[in-house]
Amino acid sequence: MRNEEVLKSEFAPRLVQWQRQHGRHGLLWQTREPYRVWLSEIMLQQTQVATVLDYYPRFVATFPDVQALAAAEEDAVLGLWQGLGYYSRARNLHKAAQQVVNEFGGVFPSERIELERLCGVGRSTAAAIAAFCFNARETILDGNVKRVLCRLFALDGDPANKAFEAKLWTTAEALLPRNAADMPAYTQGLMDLGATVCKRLKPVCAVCPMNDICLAHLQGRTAELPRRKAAVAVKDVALYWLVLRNRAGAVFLTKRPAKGIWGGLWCVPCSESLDDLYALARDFGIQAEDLTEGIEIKHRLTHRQLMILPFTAVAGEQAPVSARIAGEWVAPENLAIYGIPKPLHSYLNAVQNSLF
DNA sequence: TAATCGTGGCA
DNA sequence: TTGCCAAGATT
Repeated sequence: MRNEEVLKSEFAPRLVQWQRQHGRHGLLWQTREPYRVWLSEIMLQQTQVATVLDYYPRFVATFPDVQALAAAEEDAVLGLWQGLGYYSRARNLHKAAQQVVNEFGGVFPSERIELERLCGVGRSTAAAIAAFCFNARETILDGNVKRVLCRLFALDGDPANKAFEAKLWTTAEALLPRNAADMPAYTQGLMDLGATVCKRLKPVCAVCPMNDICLAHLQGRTAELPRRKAAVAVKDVALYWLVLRNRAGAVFLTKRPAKGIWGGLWCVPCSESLDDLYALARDFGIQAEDLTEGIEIKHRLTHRQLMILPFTAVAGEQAPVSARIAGEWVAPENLAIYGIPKPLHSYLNAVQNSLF
């Protein structure tokens, strides 16, 4: 294992130097301010950089600091998060801001363990904040780092195996630079290398600073490492939407429960059962024969294939809303301030455009 | 602990 | 169209 010793002593110095020369430097969230780093890390979970570039500036402009975020309404936070996905991140972000204000005196803790107490902040995110903002010698372990490590050491473990996951953490820790001052560049380098060189498809090994010590490259196995995760079963789900408009053109929305898909967002009344949908309609004084069936919308999630069928109707001036359906009539011009599921947002836009 | 949670990009 | 996954965390 002589090669591994060389690898461990060479990796950090090479990565730090490479990051400074060839890494990414213009990203908006590359700062040492914990609030901004934290916000970016949450937004970037399972989300591509290009997507976050759309959301981050608006979010910071609206909530410039953790106090402003803590004082906000949850709906205002979800409204800015609309379309970004994984909405529990937004709800946890809001809670965590209140934790920072109420439990940490408005100041982010500097240690990884303390940061992990914040809602929505796991080990890797906590390590990123600690490393970027406080030079802490803590390692991140995201998809980029896992891929780099699996190739560097030719590790072909099962990604779903917990022992293998633990081995990756241990391996990553053993590679940390000696000098704590290098932690920001090192941490950024881990992500940059994985994102721009050691890519999942078509890695650019020719320009990789590790290509002479990377076992997968030396063995010609970069295409097969890391091992693929077991495919998740995609279930077909039928979803029926009750799209009600009053005479003023407002649409009826209800706030979804925190658990489950689109948790906390605002949506039209809906059900996976058509009979349930008819019952919901009757709560508004509308019979099944008064509903107009729309065109099916296909919406694919990671683990669900949704087939959404909208039913529309015009509700009376004084729609007798049942007490069991809490909600609001929202005028088209006010939709923007509500967090709305992507397919509903698209649907309402399409309907609106077809009317004018 | 394995399942759950969104949306978009790419091949 | 489909598979796979992206700066993962939670339950």
